Amino acid sequence: MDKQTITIYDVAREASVSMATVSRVVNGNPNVKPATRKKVLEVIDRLDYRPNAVARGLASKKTTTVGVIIPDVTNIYFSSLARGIDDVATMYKYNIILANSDENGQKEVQVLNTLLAKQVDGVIFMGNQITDSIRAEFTRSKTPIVLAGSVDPEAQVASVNIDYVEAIEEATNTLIRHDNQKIAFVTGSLSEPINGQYRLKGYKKALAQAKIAYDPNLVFETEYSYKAGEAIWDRVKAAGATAAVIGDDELAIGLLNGAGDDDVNIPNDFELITSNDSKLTEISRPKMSSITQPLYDIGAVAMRLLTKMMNKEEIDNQTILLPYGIVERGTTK
Amino acid sequence: MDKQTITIYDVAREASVSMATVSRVVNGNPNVKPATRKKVLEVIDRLDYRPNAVARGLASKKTTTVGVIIPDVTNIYFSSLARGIDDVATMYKYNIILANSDENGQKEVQVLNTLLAKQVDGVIFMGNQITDSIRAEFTRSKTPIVLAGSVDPEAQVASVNIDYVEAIEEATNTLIRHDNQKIAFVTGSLSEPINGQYRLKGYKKALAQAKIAYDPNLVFETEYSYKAGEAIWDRVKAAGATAAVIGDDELAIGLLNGAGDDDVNIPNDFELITSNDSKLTEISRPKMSSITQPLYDIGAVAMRLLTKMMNKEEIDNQTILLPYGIVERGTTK
DNA sequence: CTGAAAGCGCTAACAA
DNA sequence: TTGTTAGCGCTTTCAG
Repeated sequence: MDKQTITIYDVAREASVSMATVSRVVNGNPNVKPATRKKVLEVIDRLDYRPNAVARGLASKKTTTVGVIIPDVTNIYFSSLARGIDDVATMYKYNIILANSDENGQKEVQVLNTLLAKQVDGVIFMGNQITDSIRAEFTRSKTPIVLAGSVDPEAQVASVNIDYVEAIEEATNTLIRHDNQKIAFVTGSLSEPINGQYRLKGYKKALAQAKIAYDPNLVFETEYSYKAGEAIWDRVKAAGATAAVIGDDELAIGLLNGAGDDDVNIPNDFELITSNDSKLTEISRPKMSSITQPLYDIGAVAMRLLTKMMNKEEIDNQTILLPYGIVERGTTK
Repeated sequence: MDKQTITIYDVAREASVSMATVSRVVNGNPNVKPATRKKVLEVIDRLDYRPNAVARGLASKKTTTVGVIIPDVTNIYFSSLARGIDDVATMYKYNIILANSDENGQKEVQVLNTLLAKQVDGVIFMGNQITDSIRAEFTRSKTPIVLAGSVDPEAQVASVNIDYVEAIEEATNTLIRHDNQKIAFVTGSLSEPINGQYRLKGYKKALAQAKIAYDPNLVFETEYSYKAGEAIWDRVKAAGATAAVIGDDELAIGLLNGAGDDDVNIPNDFELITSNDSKLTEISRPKMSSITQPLYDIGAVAMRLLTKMMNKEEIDNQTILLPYGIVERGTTK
């Protein structure tokens, strides 16, 4: 009934060697005489033997799999990171256990624990909020963890990001240079550090430098979704803003279309600049001006960093900032 | 040095019971006296014991993880399916090992093999082409496999889909009803059964029924990408088409914008209808008319079916077709 | 260069 | 209701 698995033991018998030797050739241990290796390989091939990774994991205490916690695969920002993660994971022979968390603190803790129970060798965490409970799990666990595209204000855990303060500052500056005085800042919850601490700071810095008074009424907190963007247009308009810096591409395109459907001329009457430069920015009409950031690379570098940590290599810098830029496309003058 | 793991053995000792008993309470086996259970639970809590899933997997020959092979997480069609898969997987206490295949036959085989080596309890495969080599692996393996949003013309392996023939036929009919005579059919490679066999058949059926001659020059094969859509507009226009049925949303929006940027009035001068009803269809301006299909549910149902197979339950129908529809939004008259 | 043997942490008969 | 005892398939000393 059971799929009669053929084991290392079968191979050993057939090849008239010990299982230790078979193990050695399977693992590329050089201490095997070429002739022996050849013989074993031949039997492995003939028997179609496939090593059982679970047994291997138990014996070696390494599973060559890493856990990836993602708010939502369906969000292009995160899936772009995930792609980078998976590609370098594959490159280093790791597999990925992917788990959606919905940015839900409780689910994050739960998911992290099942990943640790599965003995993943490392974890990549994406999420805008490092809650106390998830932080507690992080510190308790000895498993290496890296944040990708997610900041930890305490800088306790390793992370790969861009400089959100500077990036938003520069984006805001662009809008100021275009003679906008009332610039809306629309993004997710300010209780998320990336918004409330980093982006907001950049926004304020730019205003201050231009001697524009900061007006809380121009700050909008909402969800990262297309619908939310469409919905919030009326309020942004009512606030008298002539431009907006937005923290998420779907949100930004929602706002763009909200304005467009309201017969506002973009960019002449209203300018927008978004944050993530995902492929959506090229899809909208007009195309979205944006902060550019290497999404794929953020994921890739995070995974690379994690491989080093799993390898117990010395890490010179736990917090990696990748370069960003600004592209002006159709939503800015 | 090693994170001194605390094992079932430690718990047994501390609670003065046998490891078998601990195992029982951990696994919710009812044959444990309440008092004993309580005592064990207390120790588990005090010692912060976490069962090792790898050891459990080796002993029980079940890993409670399933492999998911996806062409590209970054593609909204597939990530929508993946979301459905992950949600019901979580519901049934399974984890997902996610692997990108790039629709590359060789990589698919490779990835499938490493998933099987990791002893996944089942596999969900997404991909438009069941190559002979991947089919060979499918048949060789005793592990249950379900296709999600991907057809197997041989109907050998279980799958969850919509009826692509009928759906495209109906989409084409819609365009015919709007008085279009020259309707382009633009999609991915015709060597993929979903295109060359199913969708093309639906397209031809609709034409035949309307007594419109089939013209191969109106059939366009390209990549599933935004860029490809933009690029192919000139050829579609040159062919004299007044409308198009498109097999992928990104591709469709590329075509839409290609036409729009060429000052073609949509939908008055050119109509489009796409296939997947992903959230992109609401983002474009005008919004895309589309075949509707329950992407999330396709993934969810596929995973549900897989749980039944892993459970060795009797399956009445290996091939599940979910309902589809047609929504006319802004790209059709 | 190769083999013997002791686990890795847990499940699952089988007894008691 | 509980304990004993074999393994699951492989890695890894330790000898030789």
